[in-house]
Amino acid sequence: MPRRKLRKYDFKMTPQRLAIIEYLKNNKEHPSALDVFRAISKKFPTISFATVYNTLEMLKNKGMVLELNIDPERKRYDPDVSPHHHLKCTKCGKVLDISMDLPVDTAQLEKRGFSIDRIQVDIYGKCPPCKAKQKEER
Amino acid sequence: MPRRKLRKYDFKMTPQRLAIIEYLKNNKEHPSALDVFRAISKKFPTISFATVYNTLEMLKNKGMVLELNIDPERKRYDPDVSPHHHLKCTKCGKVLDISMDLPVDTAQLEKRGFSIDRIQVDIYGKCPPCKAKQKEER
DNA sequence: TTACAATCTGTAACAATTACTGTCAAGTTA
DNA sequence: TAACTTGACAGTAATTGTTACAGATTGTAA
Repeated sequence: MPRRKLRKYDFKMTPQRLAIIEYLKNNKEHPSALDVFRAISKKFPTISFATVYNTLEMLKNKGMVLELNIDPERKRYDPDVSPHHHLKCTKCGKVLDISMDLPVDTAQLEKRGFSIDRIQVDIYGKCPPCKAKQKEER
Repeated sequence: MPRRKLRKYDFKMTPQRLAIIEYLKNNKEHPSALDVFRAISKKFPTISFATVYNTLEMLKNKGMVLELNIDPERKRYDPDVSPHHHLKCTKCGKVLDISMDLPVDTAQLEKRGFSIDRIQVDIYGKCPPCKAKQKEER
């Protein structure tokens, strides 16, 4: 039983961290560190890039965000840690969520001596708007 | 270089390019540009990093190698362009091939307006040797 | 208050990659 | 053949995303 009050988080909350968490919450854009920095800068003009990186690292270690490697140019962050996949549009560069069943036989891999932490399915192609635009161009 | 060689490939063959292609052929290590540079430097001590990057870019565009994003620290290159997946060991850092059926319903995505170029399945975990080593440590 | 630890900002350092420049060799044309 | 053109080369500078570090600041507890 907690002596005083329930700790809402298991880390020290600060205005900067709160702002980053709020920004990420329900964010479907898969923002990069730069995106986060720019957004938070509006409210906290003095925030440092280091704080953004430190906070993202911390949230990743706490399992509160996922670090995506789908974009080779920069890391992207996803507040949705439930299993789903991603598509990066090779035209507009956007990263979209793809919810689709993908039965991966992890048991088979475990049997072969691997241990599995995480599976990331990255699809490269064109999003519907870009595909449509491409069609009318021809 | 003899003209025959020029016909064999649809690009100009040079000793440097040949060496890189030979190095990659049947290479299962998923080497980075630095790995390629170091290996080729033994035979061609004056080779430039730019040549390595240019050649890898060219081979990628010709569909002769795949550029992998599984390792966020550096790009890696795979001469095996047939469909297969990869596992990056979080302990030793090696990237291993995983051949496993993973039925992705691309038709469903196409129906939803996407166009699919490539699907990359990246697994993060431990390779059998590292998993075994970890066990005996405890 | 004082002490301490954690977080902050600002900036330097770093590493991977890309861009640029001048040189050279091979191929092409007159 | 000679003059021109092309493309690959080495060498290096520039760029970019990320990490590391130093000192200032904040919050908490004794």
